[in-house]
Amino acid sequence: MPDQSDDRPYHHGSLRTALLDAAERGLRAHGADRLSLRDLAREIGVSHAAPRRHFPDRQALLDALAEAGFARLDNALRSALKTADDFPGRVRAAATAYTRFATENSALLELMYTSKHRPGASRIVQAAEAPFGLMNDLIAEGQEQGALQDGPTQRIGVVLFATLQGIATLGNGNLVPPELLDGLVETAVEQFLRGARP
Amino acid sequence: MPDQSDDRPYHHGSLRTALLDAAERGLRAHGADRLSLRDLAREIGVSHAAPRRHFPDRQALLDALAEAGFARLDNALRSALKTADDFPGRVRAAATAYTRFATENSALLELMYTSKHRPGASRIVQAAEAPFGLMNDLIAEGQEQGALQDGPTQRIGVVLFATLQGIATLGNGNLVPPELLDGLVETAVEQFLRGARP
DNA sequence: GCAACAATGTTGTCAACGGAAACATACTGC
DNA sequence: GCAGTATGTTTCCGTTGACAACATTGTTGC
Repeated sequence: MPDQSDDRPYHHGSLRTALLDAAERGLRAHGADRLSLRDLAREIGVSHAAPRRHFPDRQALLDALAEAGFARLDNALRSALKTADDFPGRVRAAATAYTRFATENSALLELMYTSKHRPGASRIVQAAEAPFGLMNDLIAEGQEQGALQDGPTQRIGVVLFATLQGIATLGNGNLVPPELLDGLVETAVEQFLRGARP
Repeated sequence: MPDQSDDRPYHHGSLRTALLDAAERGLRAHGADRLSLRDLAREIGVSHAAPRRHFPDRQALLDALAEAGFARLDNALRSALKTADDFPGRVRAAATAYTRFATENSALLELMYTSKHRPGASRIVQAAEAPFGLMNDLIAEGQEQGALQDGPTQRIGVVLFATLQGIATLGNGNLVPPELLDGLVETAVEQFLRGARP
């Protein structure tokens, strides 16, 4: 009994995009655990097996979400970096942009950081390199200007990156009230600039 | 057809403990996602509905794991703090102990930080206060000794805590090779002690 | 134009899971 | 030695991810 009585075409046309969109909404609303392929299919109005043509299994969909997440993060950081010229200002801008992204997309962020060590996640690792490189360049910039001590750029940058990530984690876990996050980022940047100067 | 042909007693006797043990092994081996109550029951040798007497649902088991995790983390930090007397040494010891715990129990740690904002997780929040208080006390100690600037103890301490947590996250996500983690922690502690001194 | 062929969507099926109810067995206090 | 409770078993249900077989549409070579 085919209940496809409406005039919906047999082919959706952009199922993949529709799936990703719906998945991101679901991710935001209920978390990755309760993201169900069948739910998404229902919401979009296709059969329960249709998503399989675009994502061979559930994890593939989650991986695609993570990959897109890194691209969006990269964008957010890039546009934040444009808002300031001096080095401390640029660090501050990047730091607040990162934690804002991380708290506004907490479930997505978790996905981005945990889908990676699975085999075959090379696309994700590659996508992650863009925002990471951005932070690295920022540190190198500080070193050239003499605002930061010389030494392994990556090691210094990763510490800053880790601090921001940690602050976001604590915020997302409600271990730190959200209204304190901005101040925390401020403190972290200050301490970083003091602790890593020549 | 009851296949309970062996002499296994009707009552297991310590199912709850056995479940938690098996669950922790499963967590370590396959992650929280693929932790199945029925699998655990099978492994232990009880019926699939037996765990329900001890954990009303799956999440309750995960919560119990998280709670136990905080207690173990507290222990690890406590014994690490005993290994050094001077303030910088104690910070270093606590920092390496934390990241070691976090990388050796990555799936558990994730559980500890994400099971918390669920309603009715007051037991977990309470369990989390022990290790958090420990870190806070450490910072206060540094302030009393004049090694750290005065000001809101918590804010200063949280930044350090966040940094360690972030380093662990990056390590667990394979975004930083494991062999670099120790050096990263070292750098982070150094920068912290420099950046937060009076 | 049209005949393969590829791409995309549908239907039907399966095993596994979490959850729940009804029942069985063991323990405990009295 | 018995009543009440704690713990475990059986049986069932609805949902899910995965898979295979089939249907429809789009595309491409000729």
